[in-house]
Amino acid sequence: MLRLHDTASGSLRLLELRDPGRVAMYVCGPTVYDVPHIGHGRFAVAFDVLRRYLEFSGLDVEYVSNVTDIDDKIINRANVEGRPASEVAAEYEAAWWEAVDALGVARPTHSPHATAYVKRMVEMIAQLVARGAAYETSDGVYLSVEQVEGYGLLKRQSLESLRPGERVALLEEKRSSLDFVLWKKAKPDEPTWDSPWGPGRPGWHTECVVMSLDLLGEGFDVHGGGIDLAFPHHENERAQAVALGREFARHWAHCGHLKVGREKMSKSLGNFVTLSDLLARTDGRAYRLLLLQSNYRSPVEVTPGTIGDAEEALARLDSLGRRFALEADLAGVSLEAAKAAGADPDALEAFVEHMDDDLDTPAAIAGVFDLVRRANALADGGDEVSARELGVTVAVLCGAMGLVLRSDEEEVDHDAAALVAERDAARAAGDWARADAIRAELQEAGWVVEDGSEGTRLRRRPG
RNA sequence: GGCGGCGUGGCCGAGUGGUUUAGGCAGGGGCCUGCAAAGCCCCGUACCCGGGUUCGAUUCCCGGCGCCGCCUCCA
Repeated sequence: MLRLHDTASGSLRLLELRDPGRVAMYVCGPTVYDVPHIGHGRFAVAFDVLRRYLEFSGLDVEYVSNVTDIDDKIINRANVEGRPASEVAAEYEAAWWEAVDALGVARPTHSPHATAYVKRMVEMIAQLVARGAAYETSDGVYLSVEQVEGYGLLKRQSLESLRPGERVALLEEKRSSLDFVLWKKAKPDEPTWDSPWGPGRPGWHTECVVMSLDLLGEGFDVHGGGIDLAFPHHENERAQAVALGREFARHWAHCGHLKVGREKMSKSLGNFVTLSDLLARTDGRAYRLLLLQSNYRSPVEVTPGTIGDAEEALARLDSLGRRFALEADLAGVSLEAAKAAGADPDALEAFVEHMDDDLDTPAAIAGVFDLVRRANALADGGDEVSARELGVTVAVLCGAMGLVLRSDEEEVDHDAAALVAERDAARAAGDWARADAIRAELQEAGWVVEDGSEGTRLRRRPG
């Protein structure tokens, strides 16, 4: 069984499920106020890998990931652009799904929207007020963190050592500087919902508590997100659940950030790259492979260089996929099905061992490349049957991490196809000068030219 | 100021108290090929600095130096 790092305990913990055979996981999704950047892609891929591995293991996974479609940033953008916040949210939500689809991220089982849950959020806030855990101020309703036992668990730091106001101005009316807003009273030009405290809208930390408990129930298995969400966002979610006396997530998983150059990537630093930028110039699978080559909790350096390396590595995997014509379906099989399909038992066992160790995808990928080498060597030696078994294993293991290999030849345009035909004719006639000239022309056009037994074959040069 | 993390061969990035070793990319040599490409074989002997523990440390401890992140709505 999987041992997964748990932020609350700061250690690896066996993932013990609430319901045997079923995993209930919740991952904080995007606030849709702008196009997604590559950092969003990382968390989406990281938890997609977790999900796929659990499914590969034969577990039934219910994966909930929300869309925050009401928020200050959305409202600001809407006001600046002179259109409704709902329209802004809809536009960027569409961009979100387009991007994660391109990354090969499986859609969540449910993707609840904050705006659809406002009524329930109001009910929950009212309960918190009734229990004396929340109080009203002139601008909203706040949760009193001093009422919450163990507040700061996910931060793993004493509250006294925090520096409130270090980055954000404090509000005088708050009882504690750490108290956070549950309900924001309406300001001009904002979308509003009714509440016992007047028109307004919910605070960010409230939606995930309500939606996760509603869709997954108390004591769901895993709650995940980017490491920056551990505190305060997840801490504050937890605080609300604790204040309500409800059991919340059993396990907290957080993925690391990206480095672009030496620094953290963030919009405020202006060094972010959008996913659409990335996907326009490279295969989303190359990005996934780059991420898989380091642990999900480690920082990953994303530069043209590291992306280029990953593209080359992916090309190696794709070459294998084509060599053995490995069906794309192999990417979706479970461990049991893989055994039945003749995948290499030792390799499967090693894979499970690595992945069970806090999703050690770097080791798993290393194992995959070892299989690639062995498969090619066997095939070179003429043992096609054994070779293909290892090839199948590669496809299965890559698939368990969400990486689907190319098995088909690439689409070749008419011009290139004509050149291929001409080159084959030239080669048949022994006209090497002509054959080489055509090859140069094809390479110029971005093709990698390979001469096989069936003649000239083309594939796109990565990058 | 507090808390946490990191510093590995040309680059990225795992890992480990000592034996044969991550892996990818790049590079060199060879096989294959008309020549290539792809593939295969071989090749680098790395672990910030200074102490300490130890028979032995890149790995453990202490102290530096450097870098990074978090400390109220950034994945």
